[in-house]
Amino acid sequence: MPTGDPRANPTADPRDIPDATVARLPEYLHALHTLAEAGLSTVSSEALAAAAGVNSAKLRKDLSQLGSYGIRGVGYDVVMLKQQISDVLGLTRHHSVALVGVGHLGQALAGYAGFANRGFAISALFDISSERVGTMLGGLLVRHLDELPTVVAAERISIAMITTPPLAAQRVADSLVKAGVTSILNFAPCVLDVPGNVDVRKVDLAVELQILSFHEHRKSQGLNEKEAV
Amino acid sequence: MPTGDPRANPTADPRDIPDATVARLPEYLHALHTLAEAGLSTVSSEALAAAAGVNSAKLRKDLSQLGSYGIRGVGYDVVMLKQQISDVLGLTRHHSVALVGVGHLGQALAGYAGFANRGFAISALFDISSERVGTMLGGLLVRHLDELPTVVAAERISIAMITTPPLAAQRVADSLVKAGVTSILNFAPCVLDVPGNVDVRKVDLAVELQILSFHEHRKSQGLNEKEAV
DNA sequence: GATTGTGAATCCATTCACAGCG
DNA sequence: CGCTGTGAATGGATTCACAATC
Repeated sequence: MPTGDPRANPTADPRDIPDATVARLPEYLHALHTLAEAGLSTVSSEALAAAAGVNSAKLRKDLSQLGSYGIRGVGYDVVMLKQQISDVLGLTRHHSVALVGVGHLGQALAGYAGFANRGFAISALFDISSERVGTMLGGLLVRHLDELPTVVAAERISIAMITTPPLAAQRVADSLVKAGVTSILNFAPCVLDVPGNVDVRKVDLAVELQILSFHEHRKSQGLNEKEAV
Repeated sequence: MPTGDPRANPTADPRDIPDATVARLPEYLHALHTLAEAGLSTVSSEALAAAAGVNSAKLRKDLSQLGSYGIRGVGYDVVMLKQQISDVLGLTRHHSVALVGVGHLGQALAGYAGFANRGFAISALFDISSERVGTMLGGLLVRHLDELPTVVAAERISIAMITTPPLAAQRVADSLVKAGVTSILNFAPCVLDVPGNVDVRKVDLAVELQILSFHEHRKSQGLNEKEAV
């Protein structure tokens, strides 16, 4: 790590936060929101960990990654910690999100309150079906995919969700990348090929069920043997 | 390896397959389906890994976990490998799935073709809203939550999806567990408290966006410094 | 010759346990 | 004394690299 680089930084070290930690920060943030609403002003690692569903050692290690200062003997300041995590996650910047593919799932996501609540606004919808293009959905016009480049540029969109059928997904991804999108949340069950500077996260609902199926299978076999889990 | 007969056997060791491997098996299975449709009868670890979006060493290690026999110098038999993975995942058994919470997201999932395609049938819908209870959705009646215990028992449902608001989710989970459900896919943004024999997987869409937001943030900061990845 | 299966090496994540501090 | 922050220990997962096998 040859970063001969000063620390004139807000909060903490920039990019060397482990992925596993990053994936949990949103959970901590959410728990902190709940605690703040309940009126708590400080919280111990033990209590926050319980609220987020992890153990306290892991929580403390995670928070130490972002240089957060709790107070020994007391705990963490709820408001300050919220602010700090929001900063690290980049949630203080506003993020406009595009959604491509206005089928059942796309419609549900377009109307999902959970996004707006947590700092994301879907600000453009795209599809290719002539039945859907031109209709309104959750206050937004469904546009034709052809308009994607101009709209993405105009609205400075850097994050997109793909909820198209799998066969269309790669083409859509190519188009998004060319338009300047650098983060993609892919709901289509297929592998996307994108340049190295583009982050893709995949959510595959059938895969989740299949993983659960494995555990069901395992449990039902386990009946024969007296192994407790 | 005390396996006498490679094919008449229930493949391999039961429960000591690493979680990380289990999470990838569905991806391999999906890739194999695609390859099978394309008419391939054998596939190398290199090609299958590419189709599944992983590297070949990982793929081979994963497959070796389930005792799978490829053929050195040739590759894997597509049909046999599909069968083997399906067995391990317990997909040869039929799984009936309950869905609780017929809001936007629930409606979308109830109509999601991707489940049926891959071996899961949603066979019961529940809600508490009097506006929704009694309506039909995707050929299924939306039932009141009160009917959950009897229906879950009658249909032998062991897997459920929760797509309710977060405040209702714990109560629903309790009810599911009491009715005999042992695997839950939770879309509500909250931590569920369940007995140790129940598996919960959580899908939080806002969390996915927040993780992407972090990477956006990181990338935009990275513009200042010329650090290579 | 090609490709699998796998020990060994490496990397990353979690947990432990306690020193350090309020 | 209580609780955080963290080095050290442990445990998994990934990658390497090559011997075994077809």
